[in-house]
Amino acid sequence: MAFWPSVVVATPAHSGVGATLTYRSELLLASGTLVRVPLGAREVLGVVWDCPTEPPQGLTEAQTKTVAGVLDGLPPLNARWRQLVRFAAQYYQRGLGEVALAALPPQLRDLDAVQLARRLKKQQKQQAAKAAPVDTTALGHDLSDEQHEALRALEAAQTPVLLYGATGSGKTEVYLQATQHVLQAHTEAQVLVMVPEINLTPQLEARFRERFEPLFGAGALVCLHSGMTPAQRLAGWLAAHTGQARIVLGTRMAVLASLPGLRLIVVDEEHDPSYKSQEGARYSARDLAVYRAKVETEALVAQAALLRAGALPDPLPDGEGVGAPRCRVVLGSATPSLETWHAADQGRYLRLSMPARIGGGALPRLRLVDMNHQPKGAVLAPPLVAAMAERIARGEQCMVLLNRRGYAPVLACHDCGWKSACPHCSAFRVFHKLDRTLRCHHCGFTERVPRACPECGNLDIAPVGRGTEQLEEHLASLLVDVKRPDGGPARVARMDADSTRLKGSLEQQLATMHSGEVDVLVGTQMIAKGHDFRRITLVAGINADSGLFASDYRAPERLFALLMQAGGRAGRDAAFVTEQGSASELWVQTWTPTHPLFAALRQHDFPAFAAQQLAEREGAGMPPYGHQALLRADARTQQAAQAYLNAAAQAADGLPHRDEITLYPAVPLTIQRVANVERAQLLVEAVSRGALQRFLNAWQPVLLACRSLPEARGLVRFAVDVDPLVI
DNA sequence: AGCACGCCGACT
DNA sequence: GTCGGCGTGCTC
Repeated sequence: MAFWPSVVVATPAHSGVGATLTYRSELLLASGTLVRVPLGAREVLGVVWDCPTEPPQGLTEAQTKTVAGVLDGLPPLNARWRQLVRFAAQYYQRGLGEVALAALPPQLRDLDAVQLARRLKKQQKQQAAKAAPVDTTALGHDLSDEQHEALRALEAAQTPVLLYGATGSGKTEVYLQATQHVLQAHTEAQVLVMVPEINLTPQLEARFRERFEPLFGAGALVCLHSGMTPAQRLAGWLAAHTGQARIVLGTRMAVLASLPGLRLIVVDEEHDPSYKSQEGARYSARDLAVYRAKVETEALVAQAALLRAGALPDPLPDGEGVGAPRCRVVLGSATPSLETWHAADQGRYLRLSMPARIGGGALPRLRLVDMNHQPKGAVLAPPLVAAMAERIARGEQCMVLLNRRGYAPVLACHDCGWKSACPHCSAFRVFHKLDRTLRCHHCGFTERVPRACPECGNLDIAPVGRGTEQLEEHLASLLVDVKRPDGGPARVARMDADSTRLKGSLEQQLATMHSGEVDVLVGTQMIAKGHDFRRITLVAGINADSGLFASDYRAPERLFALLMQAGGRAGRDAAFVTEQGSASELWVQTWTPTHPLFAALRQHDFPAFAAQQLAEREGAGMPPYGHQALLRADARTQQAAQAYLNAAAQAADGLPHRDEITLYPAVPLTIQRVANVERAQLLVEAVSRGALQRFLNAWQPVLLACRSLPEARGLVRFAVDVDPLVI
């Protein structure tokens, strides 16, 4: 007897290969089985999607090749995982195989069945050594009434939960206890915890390890993010897939990990844009988490129903007894995304509020500086500098935020007007003074700073504007006469992607901050996120509102979240603040002090801000009221990119649901050319998500066909971005 | 995405 | 005369 398994392989949607490829096999292969199959001249990893006994129609037997190997040491990827992948591929308009294979650790592609078996055996042995639960006494830290109520409500919730809690309100402790309850209630349960950035994993990992290693052993927690080595990622993925790992902590990629026992998903800082992937399949890990919890819950409910009907031979290994089992999903944030907030307004999500800070620290007072009334050309308003000096003299720390790396965003010649443009991009190269380079932040092109103007030879070339490097230098000079309580000079440090590039340097910089060695920390938004500095009592945002002038309609939302998060760094330790006798402050330098955002920020009133923003969005038919997608084209010329988009728009006429959507004209991206590739895009708008989806599905074959149009000659690639964050 | 096939410039 | 540039097209 022969079988004709349909297999998905890593071919992108724009390659034109159908969703699955049909092979031949002598064995019945369960759906979800990992296989190695011939593809063209090579042999690749694939996932069995289906395994019919009938040969496929429209394909002769000679056209089908035989499955080359079966990775039978591994349990097949289960139906819920496959459903998640199917949904993600279809919703985000990508190939099934592309999404499926991207969800597997890259190293799995290089292993055959024998190597995999060896690997698994080794891991089993290690696991046995780590297992041995040491301490089974509960480590239940005391919860505040607020935390206790949130925990109780989230465990009773029948919908996704929005945990809306101020920074420092103790959301993490709620996650920890929810995790503990789930893991102790079911011996096979697993919990997925997601954070937006790799930088934030170490501290959360430490808290989870400290809590759960004594209960479940050292192998019970694994991390999954792109900063790990290929071997570590494979090991982590295997542990999750086999159920050895009870807790998976990771970035957005972790949402696609195989987790057969998944019972709880935590999405921390759910508003963070990093959850939206910006290359490959552009999925939102937060939205997929919500979908995934729904799929898992449906499966658990169905299983429970079968059990009650006596249709299952064995009872569940253990369980909650009465009530429908669920896989819960918790979205946590102090400044939720407007999509999530709106869903809670509508009752689709359950909103749980935790307004109070643990330890009683008050939220910082807002000090708005109107830059229109400051000395011309001042980078830092004099009152802000004075306030910082005062804090330093009292032994308190300050944090200054500037969202621009390097010394200056542009280097310019005052004589001939030359500017440090990147030869490969339509952007300026940034002047980095420390290593005397001009660096393009878009394509990476780097050169040494020229001694003289490359155009006219003038020696008078000067930086224009300022970045963190310059701000650090500037602050050090402004504070040169300021003394700390111990009599030492004030110390300024800088933390950004440049200063933390080397391994271990992030930890080292955090340590100098914690030890109080540093008085003022200058940095990009990296310093605003998550890190818990006890002695900071003043946070300042410099030039923070520059984004508000851009056309990006999400700019206010992002700025509010950033400032709120940054402000949350201040005054976390009430005892410290009280002892110092001063309240913590959030200083914001702005050119538009009358923006309604600041009025809400002053009151720490996110609900008011959200209501105001949502009203604006509703009036304009913007998300979450309207739905959007982008068709993006990369080409060798801007003309070709736009011609492709316009042809695709033309060819959409007459497609089903065409009348339910609006297609806008093709426009170049803000940064039109990156690494010598011209970029353009076209906005698709729809009143309903369903209409948008149906239209995009109908459009997909048209997009493929338009590639070979003569006017699209020079097209490098196209991609659809569903629910884009930046338009 | 890979990888092959296929037709035009500078090398042993 | 070949090695190799990357444009075009296919992968069950």
